[in-house]
Amino acid sequence: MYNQQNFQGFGHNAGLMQDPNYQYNMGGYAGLGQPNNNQSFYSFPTVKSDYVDLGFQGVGDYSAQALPWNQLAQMDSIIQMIIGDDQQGRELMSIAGEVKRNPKNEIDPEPVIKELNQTATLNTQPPNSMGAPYYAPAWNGGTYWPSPTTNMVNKPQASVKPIPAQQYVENQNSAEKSGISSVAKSKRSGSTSPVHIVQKKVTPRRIPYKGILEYFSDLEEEVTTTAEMEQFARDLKHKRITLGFTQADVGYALGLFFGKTFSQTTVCRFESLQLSFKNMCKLKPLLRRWQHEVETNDKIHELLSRGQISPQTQKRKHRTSIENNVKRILENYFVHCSKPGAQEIAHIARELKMDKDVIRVWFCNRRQKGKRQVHPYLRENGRAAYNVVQSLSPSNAGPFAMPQVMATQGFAPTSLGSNPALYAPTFLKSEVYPQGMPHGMAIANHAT
DNA sequence: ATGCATGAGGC
DNA sequence: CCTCATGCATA
Repeated sequence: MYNQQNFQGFGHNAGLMQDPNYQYNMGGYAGLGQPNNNQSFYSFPTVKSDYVDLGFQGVGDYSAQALPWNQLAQMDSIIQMIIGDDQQGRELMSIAGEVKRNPKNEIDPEPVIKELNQTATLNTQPPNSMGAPYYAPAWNGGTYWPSPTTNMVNKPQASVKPIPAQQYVENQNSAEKSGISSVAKSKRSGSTSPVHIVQKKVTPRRIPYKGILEYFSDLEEEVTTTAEMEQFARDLKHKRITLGFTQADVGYALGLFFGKTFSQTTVCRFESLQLSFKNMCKLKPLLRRWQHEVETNDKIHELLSRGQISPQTQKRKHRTSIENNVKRILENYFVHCSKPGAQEIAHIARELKMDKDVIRVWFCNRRQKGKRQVHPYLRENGRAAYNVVQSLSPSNAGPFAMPQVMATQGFAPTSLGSNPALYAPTFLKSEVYPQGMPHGMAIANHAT
């Protein structure tokens, strides 16, 4: 299992300080002793995995390497043993078989999905799987994370239509009888909230990678508020941990269900709301499916926890480690100019004696990070003891917040709203290099 | 959990 | 060149 309880000791330099609320992801996992810090949403119980020891290494262990495929093949009989020989068992076997033949990310989902969707024992038909109406995507001004004014307040949106998911509700009701279905609950509560329409109906296509999710986009006509999304993420994580699954397990399971695995990283980011809202919305139905399966099918656990994502054979470029003082410089620059042109990038790279691409990518990533910032103050559970008014002040923007000038540069205004530029747009060396020049760095004249 | 990276798709 | 979704590699 994870051994990340030590992680909390990490120092982050001020400019890159991560959202302290993200720390809720760390302590307390598997009851390994580190008490949850006060940001924890849950007090997770000690997790005792309910795996049967079948002699395989790394069950549910993220650090474990992928099982060799031949080894995985040996699992057939074991899976059979676990899941039995009933109808449901055969379904599972067939799923496992599909995946076995295609261990990589690119799986033709059709056979698997057919199996799943036609099996009442395995799944509840997702909402709107039969002729759901088409809802055009409706973003509020291009902002992925909706502003508090449109989402934290009960402000009805004219374009919103009711959730046409009667069947879903019915199915969820039956699911709830047998256990917790926070999903359904949040769904219900959400029906009175302002919503985002986040899924559109797409003609099924079979495209190995990108198209796969669209292939299932009619799985669900999703309507989600930020509050619901946060709730869903919490529920998902809670469920996952309670059942003893790792984030990697979940990512793998999505591969079983949808033919496309996701990494531990992505699941992690989903749980901690570090994806764009749009991205969250896209993944939500898939994760809901996972949640539903583990809630209603106790035999599926073994199968879902044993998969390991095949390692990529292709080597990627070594990860550059940017020194802290350099990061500070970049951060400072970023505040003034989040989107430097090629010239500027070249200049910065020269100054810092770094690869242009590294700088460019850094800015790309920094921008992306700014966009996926979740304002902790807006979290419903109110762990962060700020009042909303206070949080709406620009000075209280989260550590990843975009510079205010971004609002005029085509970036989505954050929930903090647009703000006047607070500084001159010119690039002042003294501000860019507040700590002094890095070693060996020449001072060049540079005008934006 | 997160930093740096890749690659598809889009102007 | 960018954005965006995504993940390897690493702290």
